[in-house]
Amino acid sequence: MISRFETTGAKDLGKYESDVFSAEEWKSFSTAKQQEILMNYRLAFSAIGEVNWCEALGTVLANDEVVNGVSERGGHPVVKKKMRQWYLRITDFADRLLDGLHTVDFSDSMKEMQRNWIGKSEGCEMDFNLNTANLDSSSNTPGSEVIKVYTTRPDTIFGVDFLVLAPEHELVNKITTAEQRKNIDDYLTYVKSRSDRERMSEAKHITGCFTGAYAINPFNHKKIPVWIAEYVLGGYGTGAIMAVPCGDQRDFLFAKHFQIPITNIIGDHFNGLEANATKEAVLQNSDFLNGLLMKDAIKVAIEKIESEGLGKRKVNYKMRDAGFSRQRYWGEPFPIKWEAGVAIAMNETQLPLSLPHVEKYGPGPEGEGPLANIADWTAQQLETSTMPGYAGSSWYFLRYMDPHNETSFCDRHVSDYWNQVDVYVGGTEHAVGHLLYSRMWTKALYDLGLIGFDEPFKKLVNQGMIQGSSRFAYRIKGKNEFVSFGIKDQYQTDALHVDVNMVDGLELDLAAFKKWKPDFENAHFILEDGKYICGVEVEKMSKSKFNTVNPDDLVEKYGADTFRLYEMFLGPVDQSKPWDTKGIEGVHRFIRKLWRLFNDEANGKIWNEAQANDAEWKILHRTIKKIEADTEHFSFNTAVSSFMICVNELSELKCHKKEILEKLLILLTPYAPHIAEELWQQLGNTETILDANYPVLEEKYLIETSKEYPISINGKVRANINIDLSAQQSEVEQIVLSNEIVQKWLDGNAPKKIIFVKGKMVNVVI
RNA sequence: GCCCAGAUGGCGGAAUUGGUAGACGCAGCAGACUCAAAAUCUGCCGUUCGCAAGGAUGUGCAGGUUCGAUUCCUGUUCUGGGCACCA
Repeated sequence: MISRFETTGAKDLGKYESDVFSAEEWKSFSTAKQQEILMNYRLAFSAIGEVNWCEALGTVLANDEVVNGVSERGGHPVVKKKMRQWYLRITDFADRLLDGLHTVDFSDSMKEMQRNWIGKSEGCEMDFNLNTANLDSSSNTPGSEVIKVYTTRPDTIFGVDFLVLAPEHELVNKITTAEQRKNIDDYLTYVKSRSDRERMSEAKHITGCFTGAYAINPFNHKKIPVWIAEYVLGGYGTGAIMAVPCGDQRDFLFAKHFQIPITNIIGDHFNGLEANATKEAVLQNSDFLNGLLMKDAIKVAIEKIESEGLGKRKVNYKMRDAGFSRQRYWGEPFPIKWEAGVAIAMNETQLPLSLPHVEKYGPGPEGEGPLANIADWTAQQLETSTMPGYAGSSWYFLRYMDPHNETSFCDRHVSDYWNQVDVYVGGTEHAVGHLLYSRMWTKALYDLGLIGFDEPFKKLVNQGMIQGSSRFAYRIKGKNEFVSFGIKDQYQTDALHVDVNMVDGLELDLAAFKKWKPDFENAHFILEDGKYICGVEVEKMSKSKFNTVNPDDLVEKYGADTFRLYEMFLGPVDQSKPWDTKGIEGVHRFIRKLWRLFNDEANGKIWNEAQANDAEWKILHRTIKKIEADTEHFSFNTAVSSFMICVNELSELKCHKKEILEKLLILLTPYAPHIAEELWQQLGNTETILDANYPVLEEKYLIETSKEYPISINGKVRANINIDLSAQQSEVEQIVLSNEIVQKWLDGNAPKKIIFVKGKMVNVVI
């Protein structure tokens, strides 16, 4: 990039309009200016962003440490604060992240979530001039302010009744009139206390404020009011929208709430009670778009907007660049030094940059990272933020391929050999975080030629989350006082997670709670019936929710095989379920029953070398078939159940034959490796079962000649008749109609129709 | 609010492509063995009417398609995950 700037300057990049210069100009720029320009093109770049700032705690907070706008710890107010941050330019990968989805084996819902998150939309940017005559002298507007909006629906341009700016939009201060100044300032203070989540969530609670300014619709020159409202977010599009109440429900509700007159451009397709967001209506009152179907009008409108020079076609993404610095944690340090406000990357020979050893760490002054407290660190002008968790989780699978390499993160030959991760098992909670970051990371490494593939995971299996039962205590707003669940509605409270280990059923152990965190040492409690009762919610099991349980006791009591089988037996791997050990006895009994096929309590060894009969081979091969199919489909719960059926049936036949049992053990190895190996050795094998050949299915043992057909009358099963599988419809009809039960239902009448599905069922319609 | 899932007996779940709803397991009940217990074994086990034979009903809720729907379609409720500093 630098050599490009040195030779040809930047005219054709088109990414940042401000970055147009010649090669000569580039060379004349100061280092700082050059670095500033380069920052616009770096994959990892520094810019100003907003963080959760808690003045009372003197620290930046993570989103999950903020409850209802106050800090979880102590209940102090949290506001947004601007701070220099590092970002990864994931937006530059947006199209490739979308395209790559065609090449990976992920579930459709996972792909859908990623697509929606990336949120590619095609529309246009359009300029609305301000009606400057309206601005009074108190606003220092030069008179040529333009509001740039982004819209995917330029076809509705004649239905625009107002513009809405994001409260953080840079023009807000400039265009606000003197009369509206106070209202706007109050509203901005309110918005500052609101998280993005709250701003998007509470659609019922409509808020906004008129700036006093008016803009001009470039097509019909109508004067339209300019509002600000929290439902428009600064980070998306241009941070400004044109509001069309008859075609957008949020705009509609906003117009109704603030009694802004609504222009109807689709006649009967708009009923005045709710917006019509379809693109199927025919346009009216829309000048050159009259008579066009909305979806066809979009193209026409864009062409007109471009030809009139009012704006231009624009592809937009909902996804934002990924925040890559943290002030809250002790993560990997940035190899960056700040020199006179310019970020300079450390030379590779100076790396690795290691974190200093410290006794304890806390937030730095002004909410910087903990490194800001370390004189040694700041003296070197080193960056004081640290990297987030995904700095590691985005590429660890590559390092795993070559973990001892001292010179490179992973030798190219090694990654070429191992290639992509074949199957990646992870929960859907990572859908738009980790799984997008690692995909982007892989593409970046691929672009650098460091690896030979640009998608990390060939196949993704979403295992369901194990859920835990969380317990909550309710803190009265602004106090260090907690109110019991049954009476909490009489107060304004914030719900805080409490450690499930301090709760007996629902009753909180107050002494343990006070000792838990220093903040709670002097807490007061409002009890019911002398007890503090906690609230309950089922949530994903997570350390941050204090609802984890330790499996060590179970492994101790039942062994790892039982634990492993039980986890599989709980249900489909992709389904979330609360952790509950109620049924673990069942799989443990299965293991013991398996053992008894080989050993007798009184006599020891009972397995033998006798030849198996057809019935026994049939049981084995039915199991082989089922296990193969289930394993292939990751249907581990049904596989465990077929192992149980197999062992039950062999027990019933008193089958202790080695030639059957040894094959069963091989099948079982991936499911219960320890007992399989142990019994394998008992059978006299000296090599490990892991090297045994997998049994081959022999269909000949599974051939059936007849079937117990269910016979339905009008879809309800009334009888079962054993019929030869080779029987044709006419034979089947004869057999069925002569059946006593069928005759009873027919009651002398002829059936209307007989449906026969070979190998499945018979349905007699009467 | 938006995006993505899910909902079947007392409980976890099964039903692979629209074809016998409840496999397998837990819990429960009755029994066998035992001085007793544990372990093990046998039988019963959706709801409801019935002595029984048998009938009715039943897969979150309301509709629809079909000879036939847990499965497909429309709407809806509830639960869970995510919403950018947990990753």
